[in-house]
Amino acid sequence: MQNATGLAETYIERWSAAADLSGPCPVRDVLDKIGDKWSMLLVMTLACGPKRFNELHREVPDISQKMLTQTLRDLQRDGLVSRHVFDTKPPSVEYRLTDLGHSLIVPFGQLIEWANQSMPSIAKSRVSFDKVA
Amino acid sequence: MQNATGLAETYIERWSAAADLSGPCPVRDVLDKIGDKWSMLLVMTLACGPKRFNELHREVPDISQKMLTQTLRDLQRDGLVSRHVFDTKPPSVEYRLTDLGHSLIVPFGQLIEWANQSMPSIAKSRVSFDKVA
DNA sequence: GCATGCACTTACCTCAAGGTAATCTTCACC
DNA sequence: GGTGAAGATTACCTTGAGGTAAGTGCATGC
Repeated sequence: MQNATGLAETYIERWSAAADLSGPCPVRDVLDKIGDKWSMLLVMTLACGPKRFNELHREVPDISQKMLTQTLRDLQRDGLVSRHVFDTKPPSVEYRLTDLGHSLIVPFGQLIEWANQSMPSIAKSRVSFDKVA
Repeated sequence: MQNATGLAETYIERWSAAADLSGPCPVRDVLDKIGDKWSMLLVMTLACGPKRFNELHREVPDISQKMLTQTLRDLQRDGLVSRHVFDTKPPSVEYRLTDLGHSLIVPFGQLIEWANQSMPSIAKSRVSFDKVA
């Protein structure tokens, strides 16, 4: 395995190639997704198994119905989540991660890991930075 | 190494533990950072080596001066980037990734990799989704 | 016959991220 | 003395993500 600098160069190369200095960039595109307020929370919640609409709403209490509907539709549009309607009475709807959705969990997990590990350093850095300013 | 579902459960466990159902969550915190429009672009640009202010501006042409200053200050506050003023005439300022900043490159790189690999599937999914709707 | 749960949709409003453009200071060059 | 580059800061404005609240259609339970 390469060291961090080597990796960085590889990635920045691909980034540049992808960005191509203008035009739509797949990375920016994905960042927009994962950067929004709810997508990743829902993906992580669905990672444990399929869930119904109101089940999701109960497990993520601070999301509004509107945002739940909207985020699920976006995730479905991107093929990360699939929607299954069961013709029961009343009809119930189940959401589950697709294979593509599952495949996001590993790289995204790395980032969570990084976040958890780095939080103390970041917090410390902020305190000392704010003290000076 | 565990499979994706196993990993998912591990991560969602930690996510929940960290989020604690309310209060500031380190993951949300980090997502806010990497989710913004410029932070990660700058980190990846700096990954290749230290850069001066206007050098960065030239390499990332579509960022405004205001956002460049602001994003750099935020990155500095979080300890991902360090700022070095050289007392030349005119004084020049160099920005470079800290060790913490470098450590972000690996997990973030995984995500870029995922994005690049998944882009075709996502694009296809969007087309067929939009066709129906 | 009324309330309640499910799975949404719609209209309206707010707030903050980010863009634009002007301004500042110091130095060097011509 | 005027121009231009470096490294910003400031005021103003626009846009859109997301919140709030209400309504919808259907079915079961009391």
